[in-house]
Amino acid sequence: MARGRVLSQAFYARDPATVARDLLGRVVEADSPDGLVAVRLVETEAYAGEDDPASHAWRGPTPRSLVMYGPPGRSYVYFSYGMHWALNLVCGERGAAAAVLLRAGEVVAGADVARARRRPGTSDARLASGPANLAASLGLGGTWNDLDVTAARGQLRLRAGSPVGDGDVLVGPRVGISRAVDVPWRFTVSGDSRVSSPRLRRPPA
DNA sequence: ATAACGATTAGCT
DNA sequence: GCTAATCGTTATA
Repeated sequence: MARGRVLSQAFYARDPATVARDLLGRVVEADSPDGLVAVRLVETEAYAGEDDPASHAWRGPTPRSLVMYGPPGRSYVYFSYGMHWALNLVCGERGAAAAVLLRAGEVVAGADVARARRRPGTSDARLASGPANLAASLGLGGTWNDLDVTAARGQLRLRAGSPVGDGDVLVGPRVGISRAVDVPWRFTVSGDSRVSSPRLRRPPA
């Protein structure tokens, strides 16, 4: 399967909602000793910087959020609820502290490796459905934070894949947060079984 | 105290 | 198949 070339830094240096929208259909690849896993993205979520009460950058730079203040095109991996890892991509201009959370996707390579990282009996459709499931399938952990995802030979990278047309994109409110819930910054590929909540609509033309 | 969550369970369609 | 409710577990502020 042709997954295309690695996305450049310019791809990420745009506002987070634009990047989140444009990431649908793209492919994230992670290299680990036990194998490569690639996931085609079907659900993403944008986080603005210090203006966004739902962002980890809301109260300014902290040891955890510092990565988001760096250049776009790097990974922001954080640990949540005592057990989960989640993967974001830093975007916007340097210092904007914006990011896109990768929420769900379809495993398109290394399904056996991904399956071995999940609970026995997990269906293929659920392998990378949900931010922590996606991160688990890719084998991510704390050491994957602050990596350059624009490096063709990097451990973690994004490939061009097949961009999704506007007719196949739905937008809706973000989920799993308690503040600024109503901002429509969650993007999904319409009709994809890996997306759960139906509270989505067509983006305004 | 709270959290950008997922697994499980219970109950319904 | 679906939704709602509950809980586990620890970094962060």
